[in-house]
Parts: sequence; structure tokens; C-alpha cells
Amino acid sequence: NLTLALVEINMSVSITTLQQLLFELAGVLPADTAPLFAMTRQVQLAANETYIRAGDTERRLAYIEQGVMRAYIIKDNGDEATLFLRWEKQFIASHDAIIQRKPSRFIYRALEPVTLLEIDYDVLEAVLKTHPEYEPLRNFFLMRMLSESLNMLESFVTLSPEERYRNLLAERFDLVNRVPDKYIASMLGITPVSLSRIRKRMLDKGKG
Amino acid sequence: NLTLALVEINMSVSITTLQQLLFELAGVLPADTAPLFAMTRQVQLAANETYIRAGDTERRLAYIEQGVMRAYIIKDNGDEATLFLRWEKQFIASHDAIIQRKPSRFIYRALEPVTLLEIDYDVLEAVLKTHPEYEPLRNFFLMRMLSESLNMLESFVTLSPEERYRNLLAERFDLVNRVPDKYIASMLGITPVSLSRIRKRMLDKGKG
DNA sequence: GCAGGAAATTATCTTTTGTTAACCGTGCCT
DNA sequence: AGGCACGGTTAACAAAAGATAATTTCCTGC
Repeated sequence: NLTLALVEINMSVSITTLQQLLFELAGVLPADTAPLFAMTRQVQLAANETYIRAGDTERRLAYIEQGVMRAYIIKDNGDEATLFLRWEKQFIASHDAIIQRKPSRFIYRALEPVTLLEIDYDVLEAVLKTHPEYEPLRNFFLMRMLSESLNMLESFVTLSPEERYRNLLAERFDLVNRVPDKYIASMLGITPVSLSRIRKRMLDKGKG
Repeated sequence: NLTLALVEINMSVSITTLQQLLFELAGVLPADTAPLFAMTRQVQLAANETYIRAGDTERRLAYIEQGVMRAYIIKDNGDEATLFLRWEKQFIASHDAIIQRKPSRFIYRALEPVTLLEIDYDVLEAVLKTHPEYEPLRNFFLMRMLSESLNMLESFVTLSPEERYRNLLAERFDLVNRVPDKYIASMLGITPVSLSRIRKRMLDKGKG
């Protein structure tokens, strides 16, 4: 069965990466990671499919193998506000449910067809109870997420919207080209109209 | 010696709180926490004293027993930008050094006389190697910090500066009154002038 | 390939913020 | 007490962003 074979190859790419990470972080040999990866499962999301809804209480942690995801929230006035985007080789988690055991404020949705390697956080905790040697992996993704949040926070307090956009272009040009501008705009804390003006200003400056 | 006695009482307040936390999180009995708290030390900072400088590589983690601290960064134009404030019963950490082993971008400074319960993060890691039962404490402060960062991020993408200020007043009125407005302003991503205008507008609205 | 819809741009107007500088009030230091 | 430094307010102007709506471009499903 060719499809199944491809899926298995796919899975192993992602698992191999995480096994390597676990080895680097904690010296755990790939052969010793079966108890962990036995509890993971691959999830396919279609473009535009919702992964986690506002109000969901499932505690999900996932590693993005392929595709781009968007975390957003519905504002009081009904508009959406994008908090962040996540793509290949990054983690995504239902933060509220995991950290505060609260229903999720945020909605997590695939912008493209997405492949995830998912684990239920409660299951992960159980595995970690009996296999504390995997613990560094949990610290790793928590620290990664914290680091990314702090970087975004820094850009909000130190940079103007235009500078934030320039920054994003410089650091994640590929991403900006994959994602509709309106999501980029709201992630930068501005309206799509304003982002369009910023782009125009940048072009004009480049010409003048 | 009265002073010494007072210091010891003080320390024990903070340690007791953390012992209780560790019991709640992991069922570790206070009597079994000696290996951890033996590695902590109390630090006194005068008002305006710097705790961590930009460029520092020490990996410090501290629990704030008393006082308010400010984390800020020097912008390219020389101005300061405040990222966040932390106060009693919160953790503060040299994020860059701990997460990425990089020299700190941020400066951490006491706004008031501050008392910290400090541990060297490398020492903590060593303790955790031999005492994995304390591990939930590490997850706790990482998650707390992440949660706070995400809340701030949310307020940047969903709220206007005025709304962010109202929010802050509603949630941390005590803090706003303890800290000079200019730091509040830069934490909100605006200038002190603009915050002053927001305050005026709010007053005017209240009167009209 | 075409039609319909969504995204992006442009235009207009209002509101807010940034910038710079002057001005006030408070507290601190000698 | 006097003066000085600092934080906060106010003023005036320029620049940018928000809101709304019209228009164009793009893309996607049929």
C-alpha cells in the first residue's frame, strides 16, 4: 500500500527530528523513545480547517511537520485578531487549556494543508511520570514558546508598525509570502488598510 | 541579633510559599525540600539598583519577595523601552541567558527596594538532575511567564492603547499607582505624552 | 475559461499618536 | 530656603493609523 508507506515515511521524518532533539537535549537514544512516540499520532488538517475552537478544553500539543497555522481570537466587536503564526518545525499548543486548565480563548486553524504530530498533554504528563528522561523536551518547547512571545513583545514596545513589518520581512520573508496580508497586519497590531499604506510608503521610498 | 532574626523570618515567608507551591504541584513535603532551598540565597536590591545588565550571561532565576522590578531594553535611538514589570510573588529570570544562553538583551532593575530569593539556574539544573521531583516547579514558572507574555501579546493585537491602559487599571490598579507613568506608557507601547493625553480624555469623558 | 468572492489597494475623513519644546509641580539635596 | 532634577502635563504641528467605502486585483470553484 503506497499511501500507507508514504505516511509512514512522513511520520518518521518528524519523529526522527524530535528523536534527534531529545538526544541533543538529554542524551536519550532514539531506540529508547518508543514509550513517548507510541503515544503520538499524525493529524492531517485541510486548508482552513480548525484545529482547536474557542472554548475547547482538550489539552493538545503538536509539532508542525508541514504547513502554516494561525492562532487568533474574536474581538468584542466581532473582528478577528491574529496572535501568531506557526509553521514547520515549530510547536503549537492549546495554551489556556495546558497552562491554566481553562477553555481556550484562542482558535487554532490551518492556513494550508497541515500535517501535525500530536500528543495529548495529559498523556504526555503520564509518560513523563514514568519516563522523566524525556522532561527536557517539555522544557524545550516551553522555552521556545516563551522566547518567541518575548521577541514579539519586544517588537511591540520597541518598534513602530512599519519597523515591525520590516523586521518580519527581514526575518521571515518566506512566511510573509505564504500568508494573506490581513493576517500579517493583525499580527502586527494594525489594520490591513494600514499595512497596505506601509507597503506603499516603502515602495515610494525605494523609488525616490 | 534582631536584624538577623528578621531576615530569617522574611526568608522563611518566601520559602514557605514556595514549599507550599511545590507540595501542591508535586506532593513534595516541605521537609524534603532542603536540597533545593539550600542553594537559594536572599538578595537585597536598593531602589534603582540594577540586577542584570545588558550583556550579562549569568543565568539567574529569582522569586520576588518584596518590591517591583522592571525589565527594559535600550532602543537604537537611545530611549528605554519597558517590556514588563514584575512584583511580589512573581518570578523574574534572565531569559536570554537561560533560554538561549545568549548575553541578556534586557536590563532588570529594581524600582523600589527589592528582596529576592535567588538561585543560579545552572545550580538549579544540577539539583533537578538528582532531584527530579522538583521539576514541576520549573514547569510552573515557565508556564507562568509564558502565560503572562501571551496575555500581553493578546492585549497588543486586540486592544487600542487606551483600552490597554484601562485594562491595566482594572487588573493592576495597585501597580499603576506604584510605578511612574513613563514606564507604564512604554510597557503599553506608547509615549508618556500619549499616555497623559489618554488619561485626560478619560477624565473628560468621566465628567461630560 | 468565467463568475463570484475574497483580498488588497486607494481615497477621504476623523482620530490618535509621535515629536519637540515649553511649562508646572514635587521632592530632594545642600 | 533655594535651586535643581525629574516626572507629568500642555501646546502645536507633522505623521500615522482607524473607519468606511469604492475600486481593482487576484484566485478559486465550477
